[in-house]
Amino acid sequence: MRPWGMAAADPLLPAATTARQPNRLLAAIPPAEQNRLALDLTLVELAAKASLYDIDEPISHVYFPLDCVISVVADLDDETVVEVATVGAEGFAGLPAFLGATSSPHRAFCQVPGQALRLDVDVMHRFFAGDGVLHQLMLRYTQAVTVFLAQNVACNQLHTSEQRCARWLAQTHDRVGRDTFPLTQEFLGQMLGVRRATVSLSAQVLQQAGLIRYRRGLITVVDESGLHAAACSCYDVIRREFEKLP
Amino acid sequence: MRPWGMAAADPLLPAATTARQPNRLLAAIPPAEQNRLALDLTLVELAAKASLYDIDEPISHVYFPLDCVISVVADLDDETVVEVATVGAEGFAGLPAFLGATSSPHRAFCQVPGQALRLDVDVMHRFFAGDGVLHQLMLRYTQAVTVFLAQNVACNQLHTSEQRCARWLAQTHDRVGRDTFPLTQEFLGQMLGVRRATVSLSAQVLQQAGLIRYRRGLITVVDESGLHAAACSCYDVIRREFEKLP
DNA sequence: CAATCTATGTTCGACATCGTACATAGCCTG
DNA sequence: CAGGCTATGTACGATGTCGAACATAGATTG
Repeated sequence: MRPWGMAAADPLLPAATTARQPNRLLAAIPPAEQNRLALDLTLVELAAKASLYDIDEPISHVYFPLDCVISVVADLDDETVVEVATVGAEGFAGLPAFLGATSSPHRAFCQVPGQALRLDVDVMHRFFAGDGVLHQLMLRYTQAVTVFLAQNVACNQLHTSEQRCARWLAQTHDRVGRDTFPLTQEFLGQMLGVRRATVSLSAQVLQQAGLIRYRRGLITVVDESGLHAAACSCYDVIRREFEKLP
Repeated sequence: MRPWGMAAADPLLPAATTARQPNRLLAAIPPAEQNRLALDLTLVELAAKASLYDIDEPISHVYFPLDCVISVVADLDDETVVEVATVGAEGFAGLPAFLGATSSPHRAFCQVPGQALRLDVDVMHRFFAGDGVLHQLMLRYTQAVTVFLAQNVACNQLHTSEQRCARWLAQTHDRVGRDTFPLTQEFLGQMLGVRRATVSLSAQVLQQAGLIRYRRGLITVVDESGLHAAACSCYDVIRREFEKLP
């Protein structure tokens, strides 16, 4: 229903009570497992641009976003950037560490500031020795991420910057759960791997179609379903995959 | 050293002895675990274009390639195709099933014909209940695949068709372990998500530079390191990631 | 050997995006 | 409220790729 939307607060997870929404992975595990894990989770406040892990640097923690959004990006040789994935309350950041790697050629940072629950990587691996429900959920989530990645591969090759722009806005809109959120065209250009001028043109088309409104770093989604229609089918493919998650 | 290259034959895995090389995941697990698994593995011959699983159809088996190469592709609305990943003897096909999904919005088929060891998905999950070494290896491999996917996302957005063409040829060259292999420009165009005419131009540049030779569906890599130089840095990023695997 | 596929070469205008540059205008701060 | 910073609008030619079409030539088959 609401793959990246808000969910009801879960009183069973003490550390999560101060955020506007729980992490959906953590909310889905049995109370006993929640309690066992709660002591090892640290509630952290992530500021915009805060780094979670850097290219080829050790990954020390995984993060379960509560109300923040994380971007995973590739820095190419010529210092251009492309976003390869995003993470919200539906999942966790630190896939490489979960999957047994110690580092990755990509980096993750906070895109939309907010709270997250942090878990030490070594603690996580000890925790999984018992092989509980969370482990299964994280595997299942990993699958959704691979679909997300694969769809991005196809999308970047075949769809116009305007379609991809609309999709990015629609997905972020789903994630933040508000119609208005801060976003500069410069930043969006970096995420999409296109020039700011290209974003400017796409954004104007979307605005003139009455789908969005914006002014100086603040964007508002006016017509959600219109935005979905303006986006490529990748929006639906990805959404469906995430809706399959428990 | 040889992330996608040949490896010495492994006599411990009976079912694999008829192929020119073993599957590297299976070769890396302890003999006891190998023996326990061997009974459930079926040696299959995969013809070119053979389907391993279809879009949104149940995935019944995972495949451990011996000397074949598998393509995972996305079919977009307008019946265009893009390859999102490839799988060789270094890994396995059927990631969605391994990660707990029953189907996926992408499909997998045999690109280079050859042998593979097939494992029933239910049997696999029962086998993993004991949580052995193979499970860990497959997780670790999953990580490499996510890096592969992520790099493809960036690459498709930022690099020229000529660079991507060179990278695809270099990677396939590594995989098949021979300098000459069958490949039409039409097929390569589909994998890269570009027109055949575009491949034709790229291929000519590479040929005139003395890096490759080809004639009617048969391509030969002449200058391997030259081809690496003509490819984008994505080649190295991905190679390094796969070299980290056990 | 002739007929027929099928893979490759090549061309045309069209179009999206690039790289670069400069202009405008909203917002913050002194 | 004046100055400056930063986000956005817009313009230019250059370039890569597209879509479509037609030509050529290697391979296969009767």
